[in-house]
Amino acid sequence: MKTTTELHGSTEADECAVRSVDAQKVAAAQARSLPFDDVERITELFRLIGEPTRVRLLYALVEAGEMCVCDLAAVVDAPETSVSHALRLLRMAGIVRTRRDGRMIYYSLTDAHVRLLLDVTAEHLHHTPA
Amino acid sequence: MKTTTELHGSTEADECAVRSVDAQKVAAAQARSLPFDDVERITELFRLIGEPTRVRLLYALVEAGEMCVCDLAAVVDAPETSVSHALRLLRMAGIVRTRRDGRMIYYSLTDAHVRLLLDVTAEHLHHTPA
DNA sequence: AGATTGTATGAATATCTGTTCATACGTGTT
DNA sequence: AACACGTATGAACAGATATTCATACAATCT
Repeated sequence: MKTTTELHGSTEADECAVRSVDAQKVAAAQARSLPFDDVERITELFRLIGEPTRVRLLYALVEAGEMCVCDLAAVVDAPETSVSHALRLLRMAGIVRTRRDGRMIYYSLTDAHVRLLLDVTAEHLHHTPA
Repeated sequence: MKTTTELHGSTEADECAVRSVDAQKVAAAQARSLPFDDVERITELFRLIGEPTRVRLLYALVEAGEMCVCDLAAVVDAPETSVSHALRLLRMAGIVRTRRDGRMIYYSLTDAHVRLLLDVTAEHLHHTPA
């Protein structure tokens, strides 16, 4: 988090005022910039997907549908505790949901948007060399 | 930086052998699981987008086209040094590219996939309550 | 009831990451 | 040539984060 602390050397009037080369473009981009809350939610979503274990969990759910924690752990070859922690983050972000059946808890994708995101990304990979 | 996704297997002979509830589903998911390199590239991409300054930079480039560092810094209201560092990561990942004109360096999106990703995400936000 | 199974959760730790400061680079200007 | 300008880069620090261990919970079984 960025705590705005204006404690720099000089208190002069706008000495570090934003000098823009193309003021028009800057104004246009600022006008269309994302609302604060949207930035937070978007970064939260991408940040969660941007980790190996979690993205593999999501892919597993995309491919095989709902699964319990221990099976997911088997698929991604990670300790169940680690998988449980990862799933908790995804659940709290609304990306996956749970269904309880006896002592098993089945995880599944909340909606199809994550799948679309992953597909778009796969497309991206195909068109850009490493 | 963790460049290689370590698998969590022990060197010992499967002492914590994976017990699966639905072996069929596990096998199916494993068979369709992403290649190792794909996981790395996908997580790298999402991880880079999953940060406030960078996602705002990308949105600015989507909305206003190519811009120099100082203008981008003005748009996202961040120090130019910080923006330069952020752009360097995006550039090294192939998400943005640079064009030099005199002492100015103009950044722009490499392809349209990032824009598509962001659009899909915006759609996702509209359909899921906070 | 106690034991076992599947999963969740809290804390500790080591690693990672973004920001900042200082400095260096390349380009144009005087 | 020196200088100014826009930007890049390296190092250091503070905050965040994934993993691990230990423990706790909830549901089934004996």
